[in-house]
Amino acid sequence: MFSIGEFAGLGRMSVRMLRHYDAIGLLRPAHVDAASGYRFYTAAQLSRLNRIIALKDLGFTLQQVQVILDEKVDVTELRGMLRLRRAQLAEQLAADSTRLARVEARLRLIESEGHMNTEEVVLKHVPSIRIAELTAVAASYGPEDIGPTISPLYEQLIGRLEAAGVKMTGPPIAYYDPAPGDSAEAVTTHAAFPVAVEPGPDQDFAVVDLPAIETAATLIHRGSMDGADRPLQVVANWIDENGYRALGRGYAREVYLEVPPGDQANWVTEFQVPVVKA
Amino acid sequence: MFSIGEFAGLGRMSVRMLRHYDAIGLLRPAHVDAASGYRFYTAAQLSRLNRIIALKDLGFTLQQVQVILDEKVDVTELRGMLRLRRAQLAEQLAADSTRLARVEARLRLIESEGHMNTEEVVLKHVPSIRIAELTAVAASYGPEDIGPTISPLYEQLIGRLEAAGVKMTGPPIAYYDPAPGDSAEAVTTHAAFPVAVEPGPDQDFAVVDLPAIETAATLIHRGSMDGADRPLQVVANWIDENGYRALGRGYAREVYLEVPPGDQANWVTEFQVPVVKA
DNA sequence: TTGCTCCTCACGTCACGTGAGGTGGC
DNA sequence: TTGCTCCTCACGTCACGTGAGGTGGC
Repeated sequence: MFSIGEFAGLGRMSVRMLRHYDAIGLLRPAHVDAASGYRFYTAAQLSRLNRIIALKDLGFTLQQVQVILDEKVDVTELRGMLRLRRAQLAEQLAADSTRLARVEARLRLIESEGHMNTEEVVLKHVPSIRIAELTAVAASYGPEDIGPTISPLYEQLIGRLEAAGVKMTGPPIAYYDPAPGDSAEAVTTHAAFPVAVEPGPDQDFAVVDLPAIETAATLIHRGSMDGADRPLQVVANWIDENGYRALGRGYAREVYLEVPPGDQANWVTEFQVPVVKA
Repeated sequence: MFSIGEFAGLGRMSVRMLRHYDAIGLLRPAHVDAASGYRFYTAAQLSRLNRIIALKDLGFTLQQVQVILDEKVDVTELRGMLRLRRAQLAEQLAADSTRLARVEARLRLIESEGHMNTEEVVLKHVPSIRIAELTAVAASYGPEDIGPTISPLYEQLIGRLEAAGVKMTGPPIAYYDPAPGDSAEAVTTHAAFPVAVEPGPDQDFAVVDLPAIETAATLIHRGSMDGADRPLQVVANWIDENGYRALGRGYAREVYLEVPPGDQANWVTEFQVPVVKA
């Protein structure tokens, strides 16, 4: 018979842990003194304690340990639990090594630039959404060509939607495709609003379902779209540094979160670039 | 201005999380309606939210995120935090991959043997300890040779310790070395008790400090020492399966936790085999 | 009127660590 | 008498999830 302190020493546990295991019924002392409440353990109980430690080391919760030790799970169930644990551990390893890669990318950045960057790129899932849109071809993906192309599209689109009595259910969205034809630079520019109507024959705008973006590298941009180059560059660097690859030729989807009239300086835009792990 | 629900959608957060961030002062809404308590956020706040998400993704706690964002930690401090995080992540990756290896060893065992084993091998650190001991050479490490060699040693040792008025401060310990001389099989057998005295010239026993075992694979054995082969085999298998290597020629240190008089069937012994990662 | 969104408590999670306040035997 | 070990509460940890119970505008 060992006192709780001695037993804790033999099992390399804290006294508190042994009391805890007593409280949850995982390891009851072999004897408890009725008068003092002192707990006493036998050497033979060390093997149960070791089983507990071994299962805990595999990453099982105390509840699971208890079930495994007491309710006699059969071999099949135990195998299932082990496989689940294996899958969880593999997943966590993957997540942590991604995290580690991100931390290292940050460190490289801080070493090379000597300061911390303020913009933050974040990965998001973007769900699919129904939109009404008008399109036109711009000479290039540069803001100097996009702006003059897309502005009139939005004016027209707003007019037509109002005429048709269609409500816009969210902020304006823009996205881009390579334009068919000679120029490798030209892009098809889509000006869109989320809507909740069905496509119909009499509409003077297209109603389509924008596909979801499984994983998008996103960045919030504050200011005029003339300064869109820099945030796009930041996203591109991030994608590179963190071991991802841009999809769809790197065109960003744009969500105009805030477009107060007048000065574009107060605009707030989210860029969304579809990516996959490289 | 977005309601909390809209803002949560844009930032892919739960409403609860935004309320939590408000409560801890990490992200206060731009405006709170005095009458209703409704929270309102601006699009511009999305960039702070993204910074929060990005730092959380690196594995920082919300407290750390808050310090980084608000108290303007300088570059040196931030670099220090990132390096610490990197070290922590590396450590956790190592620990988890060890865990994963153990789970896989278990699965292999269950697949090959079709049942779960009941003995549990556990890694422990064994601290150094002062002992009084007597030694003798046994013909081999087998229990049939050890038993007759070590029993008389303990009888003598107990007598001599009592005669010298030296108290035993713990359970008996036995350990083994290869014996010098012709036989490759012969082992020096040490019968020992923990004591708290200094070595002296007039002692008819040796007082030495047993070194710590950095990492020991341990197993509790219940029953006669004649059946010691099996637990030792179990430990040896575990060491193999889990990617460790036995040190000191695989001799186990033995701690006799419970040695009731009479039948050895009720003995409880701990085997401790020093190991290192292979 | 029914839904929908928002609000404020406040408990629950997991495995203990850490006092606080007190007792019994050497 | 002083230390030492043991005891029982009970709060704190971390980042929210999840009701409970209630309100205001379409």
